Amino acid sequence: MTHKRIGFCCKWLDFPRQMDGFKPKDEALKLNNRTTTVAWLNRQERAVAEQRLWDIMEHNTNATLELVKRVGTLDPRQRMVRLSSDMFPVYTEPTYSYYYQLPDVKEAIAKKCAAIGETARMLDIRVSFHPGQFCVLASDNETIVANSIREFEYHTDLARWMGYGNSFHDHGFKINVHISGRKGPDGIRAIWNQLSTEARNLVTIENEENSYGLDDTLSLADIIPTVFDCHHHWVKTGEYIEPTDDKIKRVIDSWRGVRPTMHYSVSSESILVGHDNSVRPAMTTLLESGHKKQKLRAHSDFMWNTAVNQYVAEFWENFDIQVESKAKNLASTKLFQELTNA
DNA sequence: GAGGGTCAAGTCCGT
DNA sequence: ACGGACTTGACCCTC
Repeated sequence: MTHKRIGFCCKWLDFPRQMDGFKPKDEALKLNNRTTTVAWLNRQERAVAEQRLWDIMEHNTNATLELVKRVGTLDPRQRMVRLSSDMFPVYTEPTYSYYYQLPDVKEAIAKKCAAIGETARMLDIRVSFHPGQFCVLASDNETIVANSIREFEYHTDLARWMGYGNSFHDHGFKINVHISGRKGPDGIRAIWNQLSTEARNLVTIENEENSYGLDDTLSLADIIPTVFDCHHHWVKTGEYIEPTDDKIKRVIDSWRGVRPTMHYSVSSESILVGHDNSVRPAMTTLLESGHKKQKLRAHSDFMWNTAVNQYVAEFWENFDIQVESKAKNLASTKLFQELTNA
């Protein structure tokens, strides 16, 4: 995992209209996950619920494998993808977690996940996970912490089945979370020993827009690498931090020789209607003209601002760039073409 | 097919 | 207090 990459997150789109959801006949459904809800499962007979979980498990593992194969057809510098967290719905939900412990089910998913990991390594694809907003390891509520550890270990189970986690961020793999909880960095340290070895090998922490910024994530650099999110940093501080800044050097160091990943998103084009796309959005100016910080957080469809693209390009030498945008691979491919003049 | 209601879970900001 | 944003909107049901 040494050369530079630009990747995307969680879903494969064939057309921009699919940003608003897929239609029943869309081919891309074969590359994307299905899901279900606890409420729906609860309304069914147990056999029906179990059958649905089995069907979704088969669909999602197949879809993830197909997604990885598809990413493998891209330029080597585009072979990076974040995998969706909802591979196995309700895995950590107390009523249904038993299902995934059934021997037949466990054996099937272990085999399916192994194939996904082997294929990703064979095709030289950098993969990762990003647990959602409910994974709050540093919460001040011990029940939430316990649930969050379970949620994190679910992602670790997936990674382990896929063949990752035996050493520090092997193959560049990461399971990235926010600090989120009110206990902050100390809360992360407090639960460190409750995480499995593989979890400790794979966790990364991302700077946030509101509570915990780069200084906070870097305070954990002795145990956890920082995923630098330039949009979060901009929303929090208004700064386009320089790639040569000492903090960025410390981010790189926190990865201990593994090539770092950064996140790239930009304010939604629907919020900044009419904004000059060759000029970087300026926080002070935007706030003075009545924009709200919270609205500026929202992600764009595409990486529409060439000036910010050029700014991010300066990081590419040292960072793989994970694009977070509504248009998914369509946006990351367009950015890739822009930065490589392809 | 379109449209509206529903969905396991945390935290913050703005009103 | 509550909706919306983040995260990753999708699915069920009715018409």
